[in-house]
Amino acid sequence: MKWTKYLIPTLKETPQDAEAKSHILMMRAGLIRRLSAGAYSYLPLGVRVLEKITGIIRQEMNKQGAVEVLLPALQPPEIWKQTGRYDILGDVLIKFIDRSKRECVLGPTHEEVITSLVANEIRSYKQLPITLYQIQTKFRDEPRPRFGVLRSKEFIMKDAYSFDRDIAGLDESYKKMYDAYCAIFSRCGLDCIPVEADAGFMGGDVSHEFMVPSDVGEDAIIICAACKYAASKEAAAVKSENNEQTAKAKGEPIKEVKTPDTSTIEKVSKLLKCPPEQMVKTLIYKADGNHIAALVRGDHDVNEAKLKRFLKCEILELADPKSIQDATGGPIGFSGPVGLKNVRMIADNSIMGMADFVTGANKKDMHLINVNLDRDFKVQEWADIRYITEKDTCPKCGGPIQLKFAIEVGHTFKLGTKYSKVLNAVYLDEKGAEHPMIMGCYGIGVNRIAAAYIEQNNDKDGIIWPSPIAPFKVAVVVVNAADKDLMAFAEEVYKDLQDKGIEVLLDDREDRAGIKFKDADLIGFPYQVIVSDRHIKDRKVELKNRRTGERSIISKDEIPAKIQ
RNA sequence: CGGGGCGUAGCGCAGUUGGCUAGCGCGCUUGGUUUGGGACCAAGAAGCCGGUGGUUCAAAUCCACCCGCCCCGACCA
Repeated sequence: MKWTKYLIPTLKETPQDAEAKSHILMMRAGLIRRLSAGAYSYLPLGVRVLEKITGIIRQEMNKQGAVEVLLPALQPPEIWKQTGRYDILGDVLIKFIDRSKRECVLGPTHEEVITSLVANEIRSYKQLPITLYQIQTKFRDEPRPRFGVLRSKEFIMKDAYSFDRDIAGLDESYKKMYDAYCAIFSRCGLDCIPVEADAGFMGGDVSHEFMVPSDVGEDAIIICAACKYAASKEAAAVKSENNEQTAKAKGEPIKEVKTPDTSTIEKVSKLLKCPPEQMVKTLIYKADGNHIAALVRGDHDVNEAKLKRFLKCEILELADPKSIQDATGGPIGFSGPVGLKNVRMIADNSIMGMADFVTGANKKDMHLINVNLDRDFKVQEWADIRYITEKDTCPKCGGPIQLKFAIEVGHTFKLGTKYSKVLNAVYLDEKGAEHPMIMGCYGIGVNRIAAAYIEQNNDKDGIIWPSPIAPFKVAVVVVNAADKDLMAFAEEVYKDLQDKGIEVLLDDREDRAGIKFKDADLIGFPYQVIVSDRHIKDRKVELKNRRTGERSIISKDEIPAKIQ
């Protein structure tokens, strides 16, 4: 490919609306352009990167025996209502009315569609197991699209779905996908950590997220340096030892104190000169419409995923001020467990060992001090409902843990029968008995791989691509394209590489050398072959390695061997 | 959805105490000189100053409403 016949609009300056490194560089290198918030056009170089990535994905999926399909993005709402996700997804699901006044939705993921398809087409145990996958555009009306293509409303996803006869089969299918994922991310050059994860709205028990550590990551993960245990912050269990405290009650009576305008832990803590870990935070939630109170230590945060799992509810949301008033008798910010009636109360394990703590009094501008368990209120349900912190220890080995931010590039789930049961995806066994299929699902954010890679691999000059996902492996840079002899030699070098199956871009622009070097560095081709009058007399070229900056003067025939 | 910021040529920006024909750099077109790390000279083209309404003799500039974009938070596979 020749530069002048392509479309590579590089930018010299940082676009004003880009902040994240990958976003800036993808814009500057001419890979993408924004159409509207969360929707991006891919320009030729961007498309080539995506194709490289999807090529690797296809190879690894096929290698594990998965079979490619292509499902519609345009879907009827009925299947979503059948599984209950029409409501669970809420505004994230993009809906509209078509010309015949029927409602349509745009697929945010495809469990419903694939399960309906399989329910119709697969009947016998002989057809199982099967794993189907597709690479397709997904639509999610994200409340806040961010960081270019890292979080967009429209994005490309590879999604796979496995169907098995039993749990053992699922375990096997799951393992295959897990292995494929590790291979894919490693081939794409990503430093990626698989972590135990929460299944979220997908449902199911076992789940892994594939995380790329980065400052712009929106997910937090914990890592244990000692035993290599890694988990998402959402999923990480808190070891019970971390909750042990030796506090003994002094026997002081419970007392109401006036605490005006202190609806937050920080304010109360400051006013009463009491550390947050000496306080109990009471949050009122609505779980499928019922009020519940969640109690955690003042310095901890409620992990809604854990709470949701404990309650086994579909929709969990913080109660609004009015219903808090109704449930507790006090305004928002002053809730407490003492005297709380008709509200189910779940307390985090860490409260068990506390004594003489501070809580809200369920009255405006009032808190209670010297509060003690059992004496002042009783807790029926104890659970691990808080987020792990860096002060906690590894849930596996008890060693110190580290919190890191990361970009989620892949997520796998063992779904079980959640979808097959409702959508009637069943098979007949050898004896003619009917069973629901056991499902797994597996997603990869294709554009996210590109962006996450750039987040990890750039320098002051631009992107540093690895050969497997670079838009072109080599750029042939002619220092003076107006010079006929130079250009003729460059064409020769270019054709030669092309004939040898090497993906090469010839920068035939009649611009000054500096501009062309800068652009080559910015886009980040792994290798630059520089054709100049310095070496043409010996019929030699200069080879530059983008990552190392290493240069060598070689003949054109030596290039293929040098760029392995 | 709450808080903050921004919107002037393709890109980056200045102009915003109301005042003449809206400017600078880059890019683009033409001609010339240059040619190894974002050259130079000359001549050009390119703007509903985000939109609507208002105040005024006069609005990019003041006021109101709306739209769009970015960041923080909430939310999120």
